[in-house]
Amino acid sequence: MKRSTDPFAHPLSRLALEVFRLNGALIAAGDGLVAPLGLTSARWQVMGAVAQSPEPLPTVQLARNMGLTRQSVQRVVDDLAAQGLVAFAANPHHKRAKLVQLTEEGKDVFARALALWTPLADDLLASAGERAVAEAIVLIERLRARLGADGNHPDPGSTP
Amino acid sequence: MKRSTDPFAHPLSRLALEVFRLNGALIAAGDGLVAPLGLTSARWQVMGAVAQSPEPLPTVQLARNMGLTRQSVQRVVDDLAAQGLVAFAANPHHKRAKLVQLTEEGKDVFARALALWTPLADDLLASAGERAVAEAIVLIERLRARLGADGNHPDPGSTP
DNA sequence: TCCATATTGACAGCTCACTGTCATTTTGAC
DNA sequence: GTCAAAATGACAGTGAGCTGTCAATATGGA
Repeated sequence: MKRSTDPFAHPLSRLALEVFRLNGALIAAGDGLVAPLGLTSARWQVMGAVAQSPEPLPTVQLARNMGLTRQSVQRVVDDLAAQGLVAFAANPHHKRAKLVQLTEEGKDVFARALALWTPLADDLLASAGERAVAEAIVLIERLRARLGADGNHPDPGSTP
Repeated sequence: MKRSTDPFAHPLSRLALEVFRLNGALIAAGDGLVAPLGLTSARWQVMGAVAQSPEPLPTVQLARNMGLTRQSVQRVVDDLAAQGLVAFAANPHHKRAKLVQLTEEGKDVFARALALWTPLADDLLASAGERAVAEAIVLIERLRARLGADGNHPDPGSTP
């Protein structure tokens, strides 16, 4: 077994590969979990961002909170609106940037998704250990800060 | 600020969000790193899987090693072949399952990608600390094992 | 030997990220 | 008050993952 150059010996390479895999596994598990509710991981996450805010937010604000681009979030929000899980409210401060909020059905579906997720999250937490999870969160935050500076690039100069 | 139900208080929820973000940041950083070589993160990763093996492997085997589906890997392999970075060799044991291997140009490009990655990986490793990285790798492996059982589902019964 | 099963590649179609571009609206400098 | 700049939504296109399906090839038991 010759391995004169093994680029995957570097701890950061191995960590990156594991992060890719865990990312995929989390999305797959989430999809399976909320599929019976007519949701996907991405839609569930956006609903979470909406639910978490004490007041309705425009899409751009949701995207910033999630570390994604406004276009990605907008598409998912539109899907959720088509499903009747979120609705748009007029924004007194901005005519175009409507505010996104959960409908009654949306609140109900989100609550049911949470009820599905909590036992699994508890199980994973117990399996991994609270302290290890807390340390991993700190580590990941540090790596991401070092990697991406801020994490996402809000529209740089458009229409120059 | 009312937050009667804050589903993101759960450590596993926060960890999952951080993993999603780090995944995105790693892919973005990788894309930026190898773009000058005409590569993307995904193509680079597939090249890594090919390079890592001491002997040429069929696409299905690469996919298994990477924890992805054969279809995803096949598409990227075809792209790499069109770029002239990998080539197919006849498989003595299977007429259709050709073996993927790096071309001379592929080896050269991969070596240059490694040269770009190593300093960044070293910097990240120093920033985060070797021990923390090693512990995070163990944690992630454990979570993924608990989540996905094996990690990927090779074609379940087709043609029933 | 022969046929059912598993494996593999190929193709189509989906979701979810991304970038880039444009029109509209808001904001702020003058 | 006016006009440039920034912010926002809308739309088009791309990359990368997924599932599902079909045909071709290996494999193994009867």
